[in-house]
Amino acid sequence: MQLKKYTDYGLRILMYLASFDADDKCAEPKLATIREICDTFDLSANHVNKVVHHLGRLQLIETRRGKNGGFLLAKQPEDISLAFVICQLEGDEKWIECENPYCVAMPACELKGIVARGKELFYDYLSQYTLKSLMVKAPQLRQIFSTAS
Amino acid sequence: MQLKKYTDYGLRILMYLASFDADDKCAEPKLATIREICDTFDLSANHVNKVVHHLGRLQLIETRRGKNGGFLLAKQPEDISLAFVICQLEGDEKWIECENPYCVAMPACELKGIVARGKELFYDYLSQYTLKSLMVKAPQLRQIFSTAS
DNA sequence: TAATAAATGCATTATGAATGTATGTTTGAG
DNA sequence: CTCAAACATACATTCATAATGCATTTATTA
Repeated sequence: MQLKKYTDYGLRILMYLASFDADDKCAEPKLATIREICDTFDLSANHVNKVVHHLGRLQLIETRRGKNGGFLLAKQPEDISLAFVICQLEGDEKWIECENPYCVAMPACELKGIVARGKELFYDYLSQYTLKSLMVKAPQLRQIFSTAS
Repeated sequence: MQLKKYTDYGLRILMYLASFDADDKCAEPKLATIREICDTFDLSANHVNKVVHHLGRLQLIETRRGKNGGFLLAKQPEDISLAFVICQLEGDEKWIECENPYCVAMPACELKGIVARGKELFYDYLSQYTLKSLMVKAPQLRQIFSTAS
């Protein structure tokens, strides 16, 4: 029971983007590239590729192809809910499986409801937080990201 | 992100035991066997084997070897916390991995704390419930278990 | 038009859960 | 005392799927 790296990578990408989002509100914010993310976090280009694409489809980032392309946040950090990001990237399957294969206890089983409610509480809690909540130490993150590679 | 079948099986085994626990409080309660569980739920004997053993080590059930052996609840259903069972069977690893491989953002990352707290809330919620909470429809369960196989 | 960057599809690897097989150990019945 | 029934234990194997890798396509812009 653990979040997928896929989801984790998505969150890191968003944090990375948010970290230099704050730099200068006037100027067109800098674009990040997949290569840059991979260098910074030491990740597989391919996996990041897919996550970036997914974040794009979710309209959380804007992606730009071609020379000088890359991607940037499509929303303000405070408008990007952690619950949404995690739920979407992780997929929101049930945490316990009663059918497929079918469990005979199904018709009289209280467990599925309890676990489902627990899952809801987890996401309800996450929905209190946004990408901005992850940027409390933005300067330190900026520093880390700029020196890492 | 899903509970393991291993955990699921553990809960089913406990429900099965609890279902005929209530039958007759005076008589020595009936012992269940691994074969019986497998027949009822249509599960692999080996996996069940391991879960039963694990439940025994956790002192949630008492196991008896040899002829006429089997296992039975070692505690009252109301004293068996779902949070405990699930946490123990599932293993209580972190839901997000920051080290191994190490993430550069670690020192300044707020995410790990948020996810960890969310996990806590999930288990806090589960700790409101016990095996007895799963036996609301005990008669129906008894009927299902007695006819299934 | 060439270089750069994301988009896409498919193949491969790695990991861990889920099974399978075999054997040991304990216990009770006859 | 012996046999059969039941859990205990160890190891091997299969399976699912996440995680990668590779190759090509498409879009953009200098």
